[in-house]
Amino acid sequence: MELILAVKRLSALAQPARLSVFRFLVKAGPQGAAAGDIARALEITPNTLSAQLNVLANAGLAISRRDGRSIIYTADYDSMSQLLVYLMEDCCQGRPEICSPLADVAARAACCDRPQGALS
Amino acid sequence: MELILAVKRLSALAQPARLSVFRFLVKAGPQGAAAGDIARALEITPNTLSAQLNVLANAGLAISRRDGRSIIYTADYDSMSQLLVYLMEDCCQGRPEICSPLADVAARAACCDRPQGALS
DNA sequence: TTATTAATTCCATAAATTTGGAATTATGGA
DNA sequence: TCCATAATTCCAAATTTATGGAATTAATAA
Repeated sequence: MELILAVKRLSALAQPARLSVFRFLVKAGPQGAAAGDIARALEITPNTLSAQLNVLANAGLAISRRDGRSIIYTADYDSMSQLLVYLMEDCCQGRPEICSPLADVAARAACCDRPQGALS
Repeated sequence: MELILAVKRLSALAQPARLSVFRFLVKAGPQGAAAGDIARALEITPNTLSAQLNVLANAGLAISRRDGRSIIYTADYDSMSQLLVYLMEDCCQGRPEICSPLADVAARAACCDRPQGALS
């Protein structure tokens, strides 16, 4: 990942309404949520939300598809993990004592591969 | 972590110069780097850098200490991992197929606990 | 004390972002 | 076709952010 792309994604997330929207999408999972439902749930006017969704989509953090009159948005998990990897890069230098907090992050992310709550 | 604090930290990282500085500090490790050295390395004027470092420090992502005439900055690994955890929260829902890319992130972060390059 | 180096704060300009009202486009039902 | 709903785009005002020149504070050496 390039610096500029990382900045674009971080900028997209660095705004209260947009971070709320992104987390809403993350929680919504692969089936996503319609723009109107997001607007109602988070109490954002439709035109403002549209602008915000556009920023997220442009940064590659959200994906849209039409379903009838609605447009459904989903979070892009791939892009998010690219960004996380970029932020973590070169943090360890092979020295566990430097960034042990990040090992905890890893343990939490590992929820997908293990029974819930089992931190190794 | 609160939404507003997460936004503050994301905003601090969402700027090319500051993201460069943060990554520079991450790579510098616990001994950190003097403001002047950062300015020279990244070719940022001292007063502008000072403002940027202030934003990072205010967001809790950098810590400063004086050493003689110099002020040494270090990355705060704890704050960074808090932020990463916040971004990952509720992404898995116990369904591995949803966020398998995040499992890869976990594997990389796990470099601290394993021989380099050994992704399980 | 005086000079030098390191870093910061002050300040003003330039640039970018956020927001919502109004108008517009797209879909589906009567 | 005509109407209602869903979402978007356009636009302009208000706010926020970034930048660097100049002055200031802090530490050390002569």
